[in-house]
Amino acid sequence: MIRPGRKRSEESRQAILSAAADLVGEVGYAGLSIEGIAARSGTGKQTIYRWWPSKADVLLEALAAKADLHIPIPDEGSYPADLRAFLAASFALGRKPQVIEVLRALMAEAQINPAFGERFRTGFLERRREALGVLVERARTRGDLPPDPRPGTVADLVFGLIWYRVLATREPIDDALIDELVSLLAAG
Amino acid sequence: MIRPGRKRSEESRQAILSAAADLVGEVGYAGLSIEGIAARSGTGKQTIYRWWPSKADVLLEALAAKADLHIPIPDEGSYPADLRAFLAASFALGRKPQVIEVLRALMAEAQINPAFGERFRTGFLERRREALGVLVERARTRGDLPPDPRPGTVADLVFGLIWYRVLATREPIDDALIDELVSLLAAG
Amino acid sequence: MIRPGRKRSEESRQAILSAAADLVGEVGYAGLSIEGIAARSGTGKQTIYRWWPSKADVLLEALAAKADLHIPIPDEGSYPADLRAFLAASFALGRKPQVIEVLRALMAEAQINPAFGERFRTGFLERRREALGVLVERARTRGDLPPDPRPGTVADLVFGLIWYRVLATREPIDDALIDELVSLLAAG
Amino acid sequence: MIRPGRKRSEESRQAILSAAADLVGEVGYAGLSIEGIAARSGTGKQTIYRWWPSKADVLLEALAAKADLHIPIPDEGSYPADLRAFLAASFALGRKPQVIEVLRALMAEAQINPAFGERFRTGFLERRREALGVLVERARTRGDLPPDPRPGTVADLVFGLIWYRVLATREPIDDALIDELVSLLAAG
DNA sequence: ATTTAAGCGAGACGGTACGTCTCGTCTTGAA
DNA sequence: TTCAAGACGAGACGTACCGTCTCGCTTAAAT
Repeated sequence: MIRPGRKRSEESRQAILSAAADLVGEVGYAGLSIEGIAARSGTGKQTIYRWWPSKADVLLEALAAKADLHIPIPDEGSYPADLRAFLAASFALGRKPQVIEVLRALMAEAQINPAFGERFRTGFLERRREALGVLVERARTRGDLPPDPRPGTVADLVFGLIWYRVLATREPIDDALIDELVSLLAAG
Repeated sequence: MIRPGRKRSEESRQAILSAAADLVGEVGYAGLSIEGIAARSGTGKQTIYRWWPSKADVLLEALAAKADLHIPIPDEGSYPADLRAFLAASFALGRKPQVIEVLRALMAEAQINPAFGERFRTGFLERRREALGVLVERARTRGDLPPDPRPGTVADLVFGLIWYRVLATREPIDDALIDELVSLLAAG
Repeated sequence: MIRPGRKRSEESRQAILSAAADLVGEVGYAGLSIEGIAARSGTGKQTIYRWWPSKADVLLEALAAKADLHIPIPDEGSYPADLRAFLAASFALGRKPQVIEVLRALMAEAQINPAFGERFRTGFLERRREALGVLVERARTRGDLPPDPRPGTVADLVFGLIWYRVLATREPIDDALIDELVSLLAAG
Repeated sequence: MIRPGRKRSEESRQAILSAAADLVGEVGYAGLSIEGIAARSGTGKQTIYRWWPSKADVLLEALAAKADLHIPIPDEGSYPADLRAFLAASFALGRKPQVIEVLRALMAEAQINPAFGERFRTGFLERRREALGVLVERARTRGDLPPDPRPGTVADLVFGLIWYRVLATREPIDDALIDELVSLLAAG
């Protein structure tokens, strides 16, 4: 079952992704354009449109290629320890300025462009919720889980806090917050 | 010291605000344009540019004119009761579909357009934080406040939860969440 | 009955026409583009699209502005003399290389673009036929007209010869042809 | 000295020619594209580019394949009779709407694309001139030729008339024109 | 039989121009 | 001075084709 025709150029794909990453750093998300990415990467606009639906999708893939977006699912033996490790890893990601700058823009685009919103939600946001869900589920079977906030609420509080810091207050996320969150959510 | 010349037309101002509100409902924020607002409202583009810096600012004023964005600072006698009342009022706002649709767009624009971001933060987001701050301060003087989450963290958790629901999961905010939050944040 | 709003910029109009005339000489009709005209003239593309339906229409107006496309209707006293004067003037036009180069392109465009074809026919070709028609009609009232070729056929032969030389053989039109045509068409 | 390798596919050639002929009827010459011909004919673009330099060349060959472009060189015994027969055959060709539609486009392309212009002139236009030249030459040796219009002028007048009708007035060529032309050109 | 060299359908590629849209500014004449 | 109207320079949009370049295959002559 092989498709005929010339193969997709991996070289162009890389050129486009790194041009997008470079440009968003130079001109910002509002100043980023498909035309600009094509010019900087030495490719044609059609090549971009053929493989990505919007500049946000290019950027999301560029982010995945550049930053390590791997979601850790630690097993430290206890729910508080697991939660602490998960939070530390998540907060660390949010401390790379180029990364959060792009995440900000993608979350914004997700509000404005419904189709990208759907992709961003299922391909990025929900994966992180699920990772946290694994920790909570493990704690539940271990009998380690406090009854109080429902599992879904735990995720809402954790990710809500992170995103609110990123989007609204724009303050860096300090480590003292981890302690507060862990004692709030994991302490019976 | 009255300057000569024609006065600002209140009629045009109203026409622009309601045209903006109508259009954003019809074509969405991405499809909204200054040109479209001018055409719909029967005004000139210059009249809009003279009084508002961007379409987001028009929309923010239109929202303030339409929805009651008043922030209640209840005094119910105890911190848990105050918090519950504040949360109930805040969540109620988030249940009006047209309102959250616009708030979503404004929060998005705030990420992309730094100048509007500054205005949105100081003129909208921080006012709500301050209102919550009043409740917390009152509880502190009353000796009603649990020591655990710092006041700033309380605000981050409350508003983080609301905005995360609005922006990321897009799920309506159910009342059971209020109980969870109150018992989590106000219960010693 | 005056229209509101800014007036059309005569400066831009002139810049566009002369940019078009210059460019067609440099890159040929096939290489001419609206985008190129806009860039060369220092105007926006929309300004061109606002006033002309196609690059051919710009060129037609540029030609009219540059070359003297005035059609002489001589009165030399006799049909042969009138005809000779008309032919001399028409042939003279066809000897300016830049002019015939553009006319060639416009006649070509008229075949390919039906809407421009209609404009070119009524605004250019038929006016010349009518001018010749005046001579013939005058000869008829004077009793000077040979019965043989119908008036319409005279025009077809005269303009057919000119255009065929321009489009097909691309040979310059020599003066000896005038004598042949006059003796053929005016000699009883 | 036969080269190895696969032979040119006659099937593809036919498919391309008839796709071109069909498409030009459906979308017009301006809407015709190599890409469209390839898609309609079920061939690859490269196959077209391998054998024809431009869409006009495809169309010229398609026309030759479909319409009988044979040029008659009648021998009716006298110059007037020969001329009449030649004109009748030539005018007949111009009465097939699909044929003249394509000829119009090819003549247009010949103005815009110099390389095709050269091919069209030597491969199409001049052949017709030469056929008429044979008649004139025969008349000259027979002593049948009026001295008045030079042989070249005769061709210019005949073909000029036909092409002018096709390109400029777009009126059908009626039979009365044949009588006028014959009496004009062949009558001493 | 194997090698070599086209030709083939398919389709990705770097480009270029299209015609449209909206931006934010400027100009006009009336209010 | 503001207003409605609307032209202006600018520039990105997403699309359509251009002509070229793989790609795996088929076909056929030469080895």
